Amino acid sequence: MEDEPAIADLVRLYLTRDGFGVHLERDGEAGLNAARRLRPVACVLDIALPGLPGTEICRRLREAGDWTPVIFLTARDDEVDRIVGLELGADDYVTKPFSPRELVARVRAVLRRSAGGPEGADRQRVVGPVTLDPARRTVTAAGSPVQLTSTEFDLLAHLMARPGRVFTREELLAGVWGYAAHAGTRTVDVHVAQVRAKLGPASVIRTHRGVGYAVDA
Amino acid sequence: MEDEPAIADLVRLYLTRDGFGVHLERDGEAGLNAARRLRPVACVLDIALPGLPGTEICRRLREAGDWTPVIFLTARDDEVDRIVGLELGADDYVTKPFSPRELVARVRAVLRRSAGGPEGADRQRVVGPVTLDPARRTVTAAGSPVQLTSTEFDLLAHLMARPGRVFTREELLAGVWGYAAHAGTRTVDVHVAQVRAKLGPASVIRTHRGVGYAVDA
DNA sequence: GGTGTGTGTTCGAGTTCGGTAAAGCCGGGC
DNA sequence: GCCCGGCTTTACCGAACTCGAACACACACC
Repeated sequence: MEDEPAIADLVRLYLTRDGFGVHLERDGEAGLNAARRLRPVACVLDIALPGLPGTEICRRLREAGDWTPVIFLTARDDEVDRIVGLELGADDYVTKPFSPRELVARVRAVLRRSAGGPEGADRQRVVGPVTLDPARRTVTAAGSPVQLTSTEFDLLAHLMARPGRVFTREELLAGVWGYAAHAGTRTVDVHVAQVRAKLGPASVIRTHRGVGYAVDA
Repeated sequence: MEDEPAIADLVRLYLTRDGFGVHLERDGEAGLNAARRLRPVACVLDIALPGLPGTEICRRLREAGDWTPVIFLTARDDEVDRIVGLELGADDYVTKPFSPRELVARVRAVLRRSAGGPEGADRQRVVGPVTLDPARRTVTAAGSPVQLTSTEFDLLAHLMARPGRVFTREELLAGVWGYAAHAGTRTVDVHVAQVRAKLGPASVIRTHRGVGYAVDA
């Protein structure tokens, strides 16, 4: 649940990309009803929502014996103490501005915890001669290891998460850099070039003129 | 055992939901008696309790040869409580504010551990020239023994539990220190430096700039 | 071939990040 | 009490990285 459309869309995009089904509500009351009706595996709630504040939604769910994991989005650090656990029974929180990646990671962590299971294996991704391991943050091209910087790695990981899918520069900026990024879109080009150079002849990133970038499916 | 009703109820609800039978006491003396009478599989103790502090309950149980797993609830940032608790033979602790789910996870983990569970936690770990023995809490580098402090050992053990896997500072703070906090401190860096210095040229800890640390796979 | 839009590449200033030394803090032992 | 060892915090500096401007190049359309 989230009232700012831009953020909401981004969050949805990310969670969807990671295999979660996402239902979105912009209003507190509607959100509470949806949570009750749909019985989701987890809720992501903005603290400030029109209609009914997120905290209140959480409280009511708990009151009704609903222990669906809840993750809060909050703009302020000082709200945090109140949120987690004690009064409300929330499971985690993320402060704005946040990277969508971080949110996804926390959703996963919360689900893992509530499932009590061992760590879910971040799966290795392979495209042509290039392999990428998210947990180890390693990349190999044609068998040899490749040293990428943090941003370069995230960029490649993002592209390789959905081989064949074309990402616009804006999407990449939002996804890799975070929605609060102030970088210009040409920054993406520069980093793509850098990754290509490091991958050498094995480069799998293809330009879609006038649109963006993708890795070969 | 917990004196604040709101927190106590929350904890009970969560544990119950996860299939644990829960007996609740609000007072230290009563708690100690209950623990002796009921012989629970585990105790969750608030440090601050009316009547008898949680630390004292733990101490007395241990004194009487009772090694029931104990998990402490401590006030935030209260380093004193943490140390005392662990020295008294506690098995784990959770700092307020905590996520109820986290508490449940820790209870499960403690039980798993005390059951001598399937965790390969006690197996010796070898990475390059470095070996680490969790049971003996010893480390050798290139054949010679290395003296590590308790924190340093835990840190290295944590990293070596999954060679190659990159841990963020936040993950390490949570896993090694038990802080549920969202980082913002250099503590991890300093300890990493310390471990590196002691391991000498055999140092296997690699920095992943902008991410965290890992040991070479 | 000319032109214009979009992309590749280079490069340096500015910033961020991590290593390190040193000081503060706290508890335990003497 | 005092000192001592270990943990945490702070401050500084060098190294690594980022980002955007500037220019070169490629492609598409005329």
